[in-house]
Formats: sequence, C-alpha cells, structure tokens
Amino acid sequence: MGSKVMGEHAANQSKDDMSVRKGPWTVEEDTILTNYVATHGEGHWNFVAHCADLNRTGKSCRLRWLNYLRPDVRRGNITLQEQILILDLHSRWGNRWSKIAEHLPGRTDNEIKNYWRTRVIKQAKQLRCEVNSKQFRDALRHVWIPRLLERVRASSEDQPGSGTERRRPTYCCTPVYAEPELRVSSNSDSRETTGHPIGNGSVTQAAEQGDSLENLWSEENIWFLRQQLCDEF
DNA sequence: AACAGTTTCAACCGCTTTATC
DNA sequence: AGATAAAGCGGTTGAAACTGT
Repeated sequence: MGSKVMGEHAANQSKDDMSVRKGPWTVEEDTILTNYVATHGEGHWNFVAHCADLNRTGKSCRLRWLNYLRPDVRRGNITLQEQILILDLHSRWGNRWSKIAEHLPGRTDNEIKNYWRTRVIKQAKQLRCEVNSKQFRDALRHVWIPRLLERVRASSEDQPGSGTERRRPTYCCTPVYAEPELRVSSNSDSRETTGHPIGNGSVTQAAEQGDSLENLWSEENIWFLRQQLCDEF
C-alpha cells in the first residue's frame, strides 16, 4: 500500500496547505483527476491529490473517482432487478453496502446506501415497523419479493419477446413463487457469459416498462403486506 | 409566482482495517 | 510487536431539486 514516501508528500501538503477545498467538485477538478488517473492509474490518493495539484484530500479524490468519475460507474434510476437484488442481499448481509455493491456492476456503495435510506426505509415507516427488524426482513423476503417477481413474470407473459430492450443486468432466480429464496449467483459464473452476476430477461422487460418498486408499494399492497404481517406475527 | 415542506444524493466525517516499516 | 499512514467503510449532513399549496 502507501509507502512512507507517499506519506511524506501528504504530510508536507497538510502542513503548508491548511485550506483544503471541500464541497462539490468543479468540472475542472474532475478533468484533472480523470486525466491523472487515466495516466497513472488508481490508488495512492494522497499522492494523486498532491501531484495533480488538486487542492483536495486524498480521501476526497478517491471518493470522487469511485462514485462519479470511474468510466464504468452507472448512475440514475435503479432498475427493478437491481432493487430486488438490493432487497435480497440486504436481507442476508445487512448494511454491508460495499459488499452488496459488488453484486451490482457499476453501482457504488454510496448509491445503494442512498437508495436504501431514501426508498426502503420510507416504505418500512409506512408499514410501521423497523427497517432492520426481523418482521420487515421477513416481509420483504417471503412476501414482497415473491410478489414482485410474480408481477414481473406476469408482465413478461403480457409482452412476449420484445427484441428492442437495452442491455441491463438481469436476474437469475429460482421459481420463487413456490420458494421465496432468491438465488443470486455470487461471483464470476454468470458474469462471464452475461457481463452481470444475474441473468434472466423477464425482469428486464418489466424494468423497461417503467415498473419500479415504488409502483408496488400501493395502498393495496401495503394493506396486503400489513395483513400478512398480522397473520404471521 | 412565491413560498414551505420534502426528497434526493454528493460529499464529508470519524472509525476500523490493512499495509508497510 | 508496535507505530504510522493509507485505504476502506458506514453513518450523517446539507444544498439542490422537486412537489404541493
């Protein structure tokens, strides 16, 4: 990792430059950082900050690169299948955002974390339960995700084989209608063939139709889920 | 059109882990 | 084995964007 030499650079900088820039990055800064990483590669962020004449901390440079500037970073709407995957993986691992992000190509831990906090927690509140409670986890796992996938299947049957879809991550799962356990391929196996860790086209179509988790959290579904929770607990 | 309240998300902070000497 | 610094991680914040009145 970082050597003492690099550490000296950082230390010197912090001594003679106490007013390190904070806040939003400018286009100019982005360009400098992008060019520097393109030439020298990632890592040694304090060194990068110093040598590229960026008046930023190494930490800030690293974060900006990983969350925004990286060429393979995907931003914008979280697709339906990504939402399902996040729900499923979170039910297994909890707030291990970086670990979850490993299974969503191009998504950052920060983005997943933001998604969770802004969308999922909101829905938990609507259900009047703690987002990390067993109650909510079980609700997601055994009721919500199967129900979601059922809708996905239904919508794929409505629109058989539209060949115009863009490539997106796809979701490989068991027939969850019988068994809610989702099978998420954990590493390279399906990625080798599809470029993504999940692989089934039906979810993609639903996503293409603009379906989203939000649509599923209708009054009717919330009522249904509350009923389920009452029955189970 | 203007304002207030709400939501979203980029970025920071502080702590922990890892690597190096 | 201990000290030090960088990298990594998850929690939190605040400004901008959006929505409702």
